[in-house]
Amino acid sequence: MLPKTRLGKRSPLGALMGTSCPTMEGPLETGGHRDPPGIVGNPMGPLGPQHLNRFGNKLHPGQKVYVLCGGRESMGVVEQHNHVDNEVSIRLQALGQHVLRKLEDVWTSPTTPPPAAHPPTQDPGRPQRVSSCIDVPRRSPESVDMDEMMAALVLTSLSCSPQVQSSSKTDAVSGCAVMESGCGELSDSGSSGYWSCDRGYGSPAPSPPIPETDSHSLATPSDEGLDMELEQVLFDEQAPRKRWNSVKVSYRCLWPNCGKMLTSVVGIKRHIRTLHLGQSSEHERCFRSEEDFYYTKIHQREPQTLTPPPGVPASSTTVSWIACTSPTRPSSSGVESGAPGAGADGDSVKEVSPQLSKSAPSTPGFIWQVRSEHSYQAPAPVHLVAPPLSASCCWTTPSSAPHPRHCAPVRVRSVSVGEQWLQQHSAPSRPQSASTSPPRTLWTTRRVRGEAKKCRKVYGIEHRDQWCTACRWKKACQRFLD
DNA sequence: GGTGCCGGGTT
DNA sequence: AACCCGGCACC
Repeated sequence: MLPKTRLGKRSPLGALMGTSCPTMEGPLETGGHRDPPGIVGNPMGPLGPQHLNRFGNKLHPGQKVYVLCGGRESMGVVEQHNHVDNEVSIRLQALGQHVLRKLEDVWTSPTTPPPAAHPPTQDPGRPQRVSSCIDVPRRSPESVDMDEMMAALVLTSLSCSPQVQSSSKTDAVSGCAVMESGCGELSDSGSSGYWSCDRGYGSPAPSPPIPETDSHSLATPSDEGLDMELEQVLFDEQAPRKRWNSVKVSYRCLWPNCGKMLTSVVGIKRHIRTLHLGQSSEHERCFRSEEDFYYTKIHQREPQTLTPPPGVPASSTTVSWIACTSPTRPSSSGVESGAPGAGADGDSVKEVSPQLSKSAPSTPGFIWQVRSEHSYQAPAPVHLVAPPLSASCCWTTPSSAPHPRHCAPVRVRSVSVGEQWLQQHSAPSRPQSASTSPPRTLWTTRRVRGEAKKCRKVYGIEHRDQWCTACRWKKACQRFLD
């Protein structure tokens, strides 16, 4: 539901609606620097015999065209028209040479080409270019209406989900050809919309970097998760195209001694699921998202802010290395998971934890960050370092950066978490679960009653307002620590 | 019974 | 997160 509601704003549709979109506004072209109303296109007429737009533009072998060669316009004959690259192989009759020209640089009428390489507009007297730009204003009102409808349909489909794009990425090459070869009409492939056709006008509307996408997907043919990249492109309409190119997102498997890198979430999840977690139906059914814990998202070319686990090359900035086991609730479920009622409430943490403990990387050496439930109960997050210390994994809570610190003499409760860890990992075959958790007496060492005077004794019950907050709340005294 | 404080509920 | 309180263990 979120994507639907948000996508409206951030999707290309939203961007197109919010900006001047030649596609949508094209038929209503305000004129401006372009032709005044009524005088459209070149003198040959908008739909004249030589009018060539991108969709209708197929240059046949033998067709006479004009290109710029050595600063002069030369006539040539089309030998081949490569729609994918949008290049035309031309044989220049006057010079007897073969040249390769972009479709944009080919004219079909013998006029002097403009001095500028690619001016944004076409003057009425200019030669008819086989341009990649749309000539929407020159269309008939009927086709305009039709195009508006179709464009709306296409944009609607575009705005649905990035997955739509990714699912149709197999059409990337052909879609590119379609886009390159014709924007005036909509092909049945549909989703390759108008919005790529405004490139010539430098519109702020987002145009997907098709070539990059192609090369990217070709570079990683085994990846089916182009969704992230596409999502980035689709959602980041303000960012220049460079940015998409400069920050490459990849995903690294954090399973010990693996470190496999994939460029898609789907791919890395599949890798983790199949190679590390196994494919049991139980996994599929109940712990489908467990793979999330074993990969890290990597933005390359960005300064490193977090140190990944040792053994993993450090290039990541956002690390989703999350342990969702009991450390998130160290003082309750972590210690007293066998307490009455502990197994009853089926929150997600408890649902995941047994499986995690079963399938978690059985790395010898393990830093476990323990957070106290209340800030006044423990001085700070404490890492319990469980021997042996050839640590290779660092499990933290999602929101906190690792703060390596040796195990300080902390309160008994916190230590018991480490003891629990030791107990669990000394018997690795035993899965941790609420039903099989050890007897409470093993784990719950009630806090030793402090010998120091507490607020109640110092100030008395009548001066309760002078107590520390913890004492007022019947918590462990914060002021007079033992 | 008084005290300390854990665990959990409420706001 | 702050606040509150039932209840348990210890003295």
